[in-house]
Amino acid sequence: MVRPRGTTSTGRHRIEMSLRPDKNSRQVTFSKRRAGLFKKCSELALLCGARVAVVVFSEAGNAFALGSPSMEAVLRRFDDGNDAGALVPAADVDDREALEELYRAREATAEQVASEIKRMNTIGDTVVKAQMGRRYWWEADVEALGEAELPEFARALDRLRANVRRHANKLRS
Amino acid sequence: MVRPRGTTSTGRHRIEMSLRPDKNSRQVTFSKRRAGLFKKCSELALLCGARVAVVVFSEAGNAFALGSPSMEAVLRRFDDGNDAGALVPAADVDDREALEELYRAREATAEQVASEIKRMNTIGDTVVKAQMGRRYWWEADVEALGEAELPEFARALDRLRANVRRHANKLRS
DNA sequence: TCCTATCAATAACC
DNA sequence: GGTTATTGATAGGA
Repeated sequence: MVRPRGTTSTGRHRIEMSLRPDKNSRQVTFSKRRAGLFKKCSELALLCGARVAVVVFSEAGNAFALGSPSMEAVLRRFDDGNDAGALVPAADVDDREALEELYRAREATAEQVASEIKRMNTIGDTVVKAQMGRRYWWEADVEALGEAELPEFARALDRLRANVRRHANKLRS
Repeated sequence: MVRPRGTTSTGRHRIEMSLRPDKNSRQVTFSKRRAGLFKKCSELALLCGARVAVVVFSEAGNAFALGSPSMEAVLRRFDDGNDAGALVPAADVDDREALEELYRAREATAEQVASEIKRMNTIGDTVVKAQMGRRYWWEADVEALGEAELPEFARALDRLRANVRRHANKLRS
């Protein structure tokens, strides 16, 4: 096995990956890691009954978002379109066995769900795609959050809301 | 190896884990998975130059939050308190080698950073700890997001802001 | 909490 | 976008 200088003995999420990854491989890494992260979120939500929301901005400024109930929505939609009776409605999220049933169903038809997920991600894209000047709501305030705590957090959300609304209007006009 | 009924042949994040995990093991699982998720977020941010924000609510309603710039803040604070000259300031996030240096430094002193992270998580806790009635902002709207798209997203953010502000006031009074 | 066996996430390559 | 080698994430148990 040939091993270029500056790489570790193997692949995977090792911190010291290539010392000078070109832009391309960095994008590939980002895409794969983001996919992995979203999967982890889904797992956490489904297996542990947790609520998860994530927002990720790539270096280029593209945005991707995922929320845990949205995944349930995807499952429900899939169930309705295929075999509505066989599977427990996603609303009953307290039953472990039901969740597992749903997850298996989803796994079995990952392809069918993929387009839904992609569509949802696209929504996140749309929010920022037109670039807000490369400064996003959490870019300056998370450190301050430690000192100002809740008021600052509320202000950050104000900024996010304003940005989203501005873009919503821009896109509609 | 003994394998109880209803479990897979192994551990790890297999989807079909125990069919009836008791409350305790479920909490353990949640904690472990959340830790793993946050680590993944840090890696995505550090390795790919991405911005990441996550919020996780456990089934019990406890909240945990992490933002990628906050991690840089932690690193910067650590750097200042230890060997300010040796490490590149966290602000220069574009230099891959600098990031790696920072990450290694952080790994070497994970304990020191842990308390900072814990403090930041506590902020997330505070936001919801007093319970908003167990219904959170993304609980109902993410599915609608697919149809209403941006306007609905903006409305969801409004609700979140209102909740946060309400609790900020409640906690301050 | 720590340990360990097992498998899944993923860096490199195609 | 698919394959593969390697290790990191983690379910279960002490």
